[in-house]
Amino acid sequence: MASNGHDNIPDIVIGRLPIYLRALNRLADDGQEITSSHELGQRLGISSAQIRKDLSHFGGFGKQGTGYQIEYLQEKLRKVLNIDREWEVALIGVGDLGKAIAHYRGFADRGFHIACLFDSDPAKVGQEIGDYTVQPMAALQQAIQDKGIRLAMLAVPVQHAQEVANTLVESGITGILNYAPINLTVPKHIQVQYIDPVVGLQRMTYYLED
Amino acid sequence: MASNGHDNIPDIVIGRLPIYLRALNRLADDGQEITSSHELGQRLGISSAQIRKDLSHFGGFGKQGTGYQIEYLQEKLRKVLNIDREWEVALIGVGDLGKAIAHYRGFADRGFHIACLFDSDPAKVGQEIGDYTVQPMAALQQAIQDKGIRLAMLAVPVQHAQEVANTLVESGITGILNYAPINLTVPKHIQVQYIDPVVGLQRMTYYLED
DNA sequence: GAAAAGCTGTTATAGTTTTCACATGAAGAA
DNA sequence: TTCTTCATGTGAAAACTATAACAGCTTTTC
Repeated sequence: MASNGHDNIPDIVIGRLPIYLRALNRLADDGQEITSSHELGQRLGISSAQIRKDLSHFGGFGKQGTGYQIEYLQEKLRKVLNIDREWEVALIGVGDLGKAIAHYRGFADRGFHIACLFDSDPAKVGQEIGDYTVQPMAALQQAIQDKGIRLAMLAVPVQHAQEVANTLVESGITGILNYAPINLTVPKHIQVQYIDPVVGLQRMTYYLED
Repeated sequence: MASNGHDNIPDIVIGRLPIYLRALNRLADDGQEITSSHELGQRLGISSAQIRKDLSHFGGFGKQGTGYQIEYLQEKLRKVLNIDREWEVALIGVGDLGKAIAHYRGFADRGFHIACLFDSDPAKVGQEIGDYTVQPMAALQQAIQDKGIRLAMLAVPVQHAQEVANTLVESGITGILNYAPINLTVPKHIQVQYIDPVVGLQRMTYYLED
């Protein structure tokens, strides 16, 4: 995983922070105010030691004898993850999947705002989805640069994914959430995360007896 | 990760096999017949040694001096992952997300067949989606048992996810692909995989300078 | 108010995963 | 044929990650 000016905190630790945050959100929803590494660990199937160790990379967020104040820990984790602000995201591809993404509340709820939509299909360009109008691919580079957008979600057919990814990189995007079932080749300062539900299913079938 | 009668092959290795398979699919689409651990590794950003070692857990699939025959390796990996057959999957929740899942071609293309749909909303029950009719939750247990379904995709609102998961487990489901942003608590013989795109985004923002 | 119980942060230890490096076999060139 | 090149599979070493264990601070109990 690419690393920039950051300290050398293992990427695997970073990957767990959003999971911790998600669990804290649930606890907070339930009205709970304090938790412990033990409780969190039980919920997540992770050892309490690991949680304490992960958090200790960023400072002491807890209190001996008491545990962690949930709201405070959420705040700290958001700060570490750089999500104590809103991020604008471009969405490329508004087929069934893209539309579902555009309508999904979970992004906005957690600070990711879909700020523009693009599709190469002339029949889709001009459609209104949510608050925005689908723009043609030709407008992509300009729009992204004008708005200073740095994150994109890629929901185009697999055949076009690499090509669109190249365009995104040229436009200044530095993080791509890729829904197409293909490994993208990108310069190493570009982050890519993959969403491929079939991978999840295949991983489970390995453990299923016939 | 739960492990059953299987050899003790690390779960992290199992997790990479679908990625290898996906890359092989792309190569095959391009008409290529042979590849090497080096080529695969370059595409995936993984060392060639790791690929060879991973594959070696399951036997020697390659040929020294030549590399791997793509079709043969695909076949072997499918066999290892238990996907040299079709799997039926239940889908619970047919909101925007569930509908997009139901329409997504990628599942059927890779051997996962959505065999029944459920929703608790009476307004949705009875709707036709794809080839199937949305059934009420009350019909879930019976339908899953009758069809012998073992995998489920969970696309219900986060508030109901744990409760529905409990029902699924009671019905005999042993693998859950969970789209709700919550960690499920399940007996340890149950597999769970999480699809939470926001986690992917949050993981990327960590590396973005302000 | 003293003792007990609870929980963090951290150092030391154990375990896992990745990389290295090379013996060995296959294919092609001379 | 013989030599060179290429690529696998694998044991050993290195790097990384997780667990265990405990000192020290907090809160609760009696």
